[in-house]
Amino acid sequence: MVKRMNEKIKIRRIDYLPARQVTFSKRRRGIFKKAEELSILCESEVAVIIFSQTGKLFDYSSSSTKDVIARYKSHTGGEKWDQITLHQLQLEKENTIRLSKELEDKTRKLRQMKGEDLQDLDLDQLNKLEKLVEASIGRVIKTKEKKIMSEIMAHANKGAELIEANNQLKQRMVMLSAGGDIGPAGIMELDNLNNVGEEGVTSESATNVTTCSSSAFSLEDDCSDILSLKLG
Amino acid sequence: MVKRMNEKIKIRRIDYLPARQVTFSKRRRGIFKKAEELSILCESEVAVIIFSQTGKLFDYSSSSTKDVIARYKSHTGGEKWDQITLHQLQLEKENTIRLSKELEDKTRKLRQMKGEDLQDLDLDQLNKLEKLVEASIGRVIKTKEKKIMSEIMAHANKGAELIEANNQLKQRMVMLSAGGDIGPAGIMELDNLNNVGEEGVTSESATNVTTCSSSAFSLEDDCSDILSLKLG
DNA sequence: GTGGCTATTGTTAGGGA
DNA sequence: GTCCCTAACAATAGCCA
Repeated sequence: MVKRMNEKIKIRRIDYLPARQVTFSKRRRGIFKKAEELSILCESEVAVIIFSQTGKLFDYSSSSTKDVIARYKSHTGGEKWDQITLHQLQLEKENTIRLSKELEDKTRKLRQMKGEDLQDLDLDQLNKLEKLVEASIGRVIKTKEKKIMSEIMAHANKGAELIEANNQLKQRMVMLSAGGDIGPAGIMELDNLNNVGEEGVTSESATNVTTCSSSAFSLEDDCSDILSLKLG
Repeated sequence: MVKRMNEKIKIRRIDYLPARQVTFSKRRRGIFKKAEELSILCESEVAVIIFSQTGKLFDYSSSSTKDVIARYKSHTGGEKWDQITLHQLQLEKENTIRLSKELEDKTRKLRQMKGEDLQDLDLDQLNKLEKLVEASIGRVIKTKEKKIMSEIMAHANKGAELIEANNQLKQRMVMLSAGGDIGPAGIMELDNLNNVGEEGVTSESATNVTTCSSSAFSLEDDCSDILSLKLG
């Protein structure tokens, strides 16, 4: 039998690893026992949570550690953390429901504007809708015409500028050719270029306006199906 | 000085309240001391949470009780509780964003269908839109005409039934008057009622069809403003 | 890591202030 | 609730298996 040194231990880190591990194990159980005794003797709720140096978890609770933690949170205002999150979640869900309803409403109205799902409308609603759509097409056509005009004007202006620029170039060419090596053939080519530019601008615009059968109305992905519907 | 009875105490509830309170106080501090010693001796993280019988909270921690609890949660999978809620919140927020975008898109398309906000569309899009609206108005008018026809038919049928019923009533009246107290005046009233009913049904429908200036297009709360827009 | 041993130290019941 | 006191008891350091 080995006696202890006649010296009480100091409460400081135990450097010798094996001794520290043993002490950890013994004292840990000691605390758990004390905790249990306290909870029984005094009818109290006790939880002890211990992490060893290596990160291992040991816990004791007279009831359930989680319950004690929950009670702890409610006593320290920690309840708020969860409740705030839950409340945010609740708000977010209500928001989602609201948005879904609005979206559904907008979707239905859009379909009706496109002439779909009309069977549930009464005569009054159909007349209102008809007026809406008529007013709409008037504005669409007006807008389109304005756009066409502005594009024509833009192209015409650009064409005029080009003609003016080319005329100036031709003049220079003539001046240079008078004392240089460029003959009449070169001037003819410039003339042709000029004419092509002038007519091309306006005729392209006009073609776009009258035919317009090319690209899809890209903003209306879910409207394009209408084009294939039978109107009968 | 009073000696203790030569009997070790049993670990059971202390019935005498003052003694229980004192024991609670002493042992509580004893546990906290042990906990601190353990944390120092073995470089471990310790938390002790105690609720007295009266619900009062006492806690010790080598660092911070909340930190230890957080660490406890992460070790017991309790992390999931918060993370699930947070994840749900995250999903809900993403959902909200998605719905908001869809709603914005639908709102914009609806406005364009109504002939508003067209300035940003190019010629191609305007032409597509024009075709959509034209197709729409065709369907709206067709639907309206069908509705009118069916209403007329319904009213006409009902009118015919009424006429038939009234004729039968008139016959009975005539038969009764032959041996009773109803004179020619009564028969005339029945005739008038008959005519009013017959014409009233069809004329009301026709009026509705041509004028239709009464109630609002209730499905289009945010479309009604269009009616007051100037088209020039 | 656990458990036993034992000398020593620490805790605490019971009492009083 | 606290602190002190003291005797009794519990916990545990150091060591081994």
